[in-house]
Amino acid sequence: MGRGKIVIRRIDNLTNRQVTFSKRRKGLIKKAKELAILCDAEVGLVIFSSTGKLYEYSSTCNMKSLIERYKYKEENQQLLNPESEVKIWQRETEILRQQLENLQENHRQLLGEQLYGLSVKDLQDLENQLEMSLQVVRMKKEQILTDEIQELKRKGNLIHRENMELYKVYGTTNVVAASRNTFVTCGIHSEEDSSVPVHLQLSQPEQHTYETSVRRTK
Amino acid sequence: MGRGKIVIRRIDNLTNRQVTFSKRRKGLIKKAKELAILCDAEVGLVIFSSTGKLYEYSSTCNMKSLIERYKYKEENQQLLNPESEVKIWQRETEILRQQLENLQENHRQLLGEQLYGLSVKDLQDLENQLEMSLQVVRMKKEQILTDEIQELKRKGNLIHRENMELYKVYGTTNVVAASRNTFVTCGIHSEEDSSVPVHLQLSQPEQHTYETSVRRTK
DNA sequence: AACTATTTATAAGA
DNA sequence: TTCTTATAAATAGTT
Repeated sequence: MGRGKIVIRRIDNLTNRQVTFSKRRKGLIKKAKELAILCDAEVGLVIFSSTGKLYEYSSTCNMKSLIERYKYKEENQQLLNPESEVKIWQRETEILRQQLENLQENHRQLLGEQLYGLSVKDLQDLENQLEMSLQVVRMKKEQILTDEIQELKRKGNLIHRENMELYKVYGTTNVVAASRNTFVTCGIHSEEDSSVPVHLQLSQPEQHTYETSVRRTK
Repeated sequence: MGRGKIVIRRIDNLTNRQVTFSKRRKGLIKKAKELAILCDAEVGLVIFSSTGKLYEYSSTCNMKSLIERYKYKEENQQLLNPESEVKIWQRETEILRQQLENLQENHRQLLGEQLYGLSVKDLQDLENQLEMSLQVVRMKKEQILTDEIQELKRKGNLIHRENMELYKVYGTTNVVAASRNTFVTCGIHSEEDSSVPVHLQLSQPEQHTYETSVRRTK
């Protein structure tokens, strides 16, 4: 229906294609409207241009209800529609929520909360667990502290030797005097003895409430 | 385009309407196809007849993806379509998963596991927490035990009195002899003395309300 | 469902 | 994009 007959295949010329798209789109929507009115039908039409622009027509007020109706009709065959997907995710959420709840209860008991309803046996187990944890934590802490002390001593020893070298070379008393006021030099006296500093460092200041709330939130 | 011009309004005659529906439906779908091919567009067409029968055409393999695309485009305006709902649940799941992960890490540390990467300060906090928990748990355990002892004593006392009554009434030595070998009878000696257990009973584990950062939505 | 007179849509050109 | 117009296509009414 035009100056010449055309074959139905993609129009190569971009401008031509866009013009034709505009014309035929208009025509198609007009015909869809006519069908809906003439024949008392419900028609939904969605058109995406090659550039991604959306055009639509729906005989009913909103396209949504039409799509719902369409999906309801199709529902019988396939099961991967969004409604099922929602159910799947809801179930997933439910499971995670349950896990979280269980863990929270457990966690609270480790914090010494919510202990009602526990038997003596349960409490004994909990006590043992806490004692074990405490032991591990203390060992870990001591390990870190002794490591740090070792490192400080090593460095102190190194600096002391440097000082001695400088003293030998320059023969001045200034170097020795200056080094006397540094902590590292003092550490040399108990170079191989690590028992005393360790016990002193263990006595940490005041206690802090252990943070249980969720820290990282994206 | 026909023997006569028509006005676009509902066709009253049923047969006529149905025939026209059939013809124009075919024509509409043909035009939709042509538009899609000629102009490289994506077209989706849904038609419900007045009797509820569904006819459809989609230029892509399946209508679903087209509807997805449509809804995605529309998403900006409204948020209550199933796809958005899926996203909401996915986000919910993500949050719960994150919470669970954090709590698990925290929990493991309370169990004395996964302590690498913690500072001395962290470890000290953990130690203090564990000590506090331990104290509460031990107190709770002792309380239960003392409560049980109290209860046993009470019952023992009761039984002893019954025994005495029986002894008075029947005057036999059998009853007394039997009661001497029971634990409960021994409790009678501290019948009115409850000062020792009292001090233990005073130390009640305090009730903590554990606040989770995320509450149920909906 | 087929026919066909007529209307309508639109391809090409401006 | 829009208008024009020749012509193809669609289809209303008929058979």
